[in-house]
Amino acid sequence: MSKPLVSESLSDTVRSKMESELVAGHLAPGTVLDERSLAERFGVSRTPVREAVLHLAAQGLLNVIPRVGVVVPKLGIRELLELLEMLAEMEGVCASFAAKRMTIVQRAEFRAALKACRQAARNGDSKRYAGANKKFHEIIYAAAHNEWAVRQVRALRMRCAAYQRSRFDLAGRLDKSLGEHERIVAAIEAGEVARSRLAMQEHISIGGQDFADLVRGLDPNLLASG
Amino acid sequence: MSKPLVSESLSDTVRSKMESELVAGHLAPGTVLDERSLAERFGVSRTPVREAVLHLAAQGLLNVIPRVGVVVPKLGIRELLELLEMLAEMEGVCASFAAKRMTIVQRAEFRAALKACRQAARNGDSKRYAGANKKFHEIIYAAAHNEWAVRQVRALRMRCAAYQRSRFDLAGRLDKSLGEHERIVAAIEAGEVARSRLAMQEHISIGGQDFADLVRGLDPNLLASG
DNA sequence: TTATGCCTTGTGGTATACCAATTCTCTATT
DNA sequence: AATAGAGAATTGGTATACCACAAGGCATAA
Repeated sequence: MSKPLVSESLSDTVRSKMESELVAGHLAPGTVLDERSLAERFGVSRTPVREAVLHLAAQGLLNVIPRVGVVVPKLGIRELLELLEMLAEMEGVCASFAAKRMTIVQRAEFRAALKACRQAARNGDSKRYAGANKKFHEIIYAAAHNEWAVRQVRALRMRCAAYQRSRFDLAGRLDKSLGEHERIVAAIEAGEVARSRLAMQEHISIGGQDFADLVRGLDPNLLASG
Repeated sequence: MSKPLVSESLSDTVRSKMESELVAGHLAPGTVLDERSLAERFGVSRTPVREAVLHLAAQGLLNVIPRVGVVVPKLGIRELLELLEMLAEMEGVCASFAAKRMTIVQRAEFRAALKACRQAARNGDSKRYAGANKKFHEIIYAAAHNEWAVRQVRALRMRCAAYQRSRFDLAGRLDKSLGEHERIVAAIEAGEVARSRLAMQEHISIGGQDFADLVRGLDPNLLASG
């Protein structure tokens, strides 16, 4: 949990920088890099870069192809659907765990986060809502009290970050999201495991028209051609 | 799926060898290794060994500690519980996916696998049952049609392999497991998503007396002291 | 004009050498 | 005998050099 007092290794530094660029949207899917350029860019040798790349590749965030380079993998629509389906399930699992194990103090934080969501939604402030939303979900992760579940859901979020930025910019999304948050809070506070899971699952999952909107809003170049 | 025609890299070779040793039970939790010895043992230089170790560390199967060595991490009881809980959830997710998407031919294979389980259980052949059991679950993974879910559940199984070998050696386990399999097949073939998930979850999860038995049967040295 | 084969170029894969930091041990002192 | 301290030994971290191999440009022949 706590950051090591000794300076983290260069590999870790490079890895987190690349992670940031990945989720921020620079290094878009389809980009091909090479280790030497990366090494030069980060001011280190190839070794730490390679280790960072290998680590990210192990998580599926990068794809290293011999004699070609390291590429940011593109997802086909089918793969994207699978990923989002998985994410919804995992978030549902976390919510169900939270329903079983949320502490008193976490419950207070939870209510506060919900209140922040309400205010942001009332003002139509999508940027502020995004922040409150993140806080909301972070509390659920903490309340899940299961390190592996949380780690996995974070990895999944990173994995599909490039494909679902700015979900809150569409009209009506804020109020819809808020309503779902209210349902989630009710279920978790009642300790109803199954209902918590379902509410979260529906909150995260993208079905029907929503998915069509998502795909339409995507840069076609982000999708795999094959 | 298909093996690459070009010979796989030394890193991959070393990695799969170490994975095998990990799940087979050599390299027990608590063991500390060092990269140089491993390199010598596998007849390669430190680099491929290091890359293999890093990859495994990214999956949580190893823990590399600066100036100490790479250690096979021990799990505390709490962590072990979290891991098994997570595994049960993930298997449940896969089962629910399978209930939605199992194909006709997979359904036939599924029934055949169940039949094999029945025969092995009737003969009390725990070794044979273990094989049939593996086949049974593999079919569900395939029927889930979700690459990420399957990959994750495999990783979890590897992660806790050292702590739950020979679950079928206890008296009555075979029949109990078979009964659960029957329920799972019924649920999946009926396409009942929620029931499939629940049946699988209960099949995998270890509760109450079962967990006590598991812990009692463990080598205390496998558990983290701290 | 088109197709084919060679060759240059650049990639990741591997080996090795060196470094800094921690651990362990042995000794000297109390 | 116990303890503290210094130094030796060993660890992972990093840099660098070299290698095999495939992609792609380019010349040449049909």
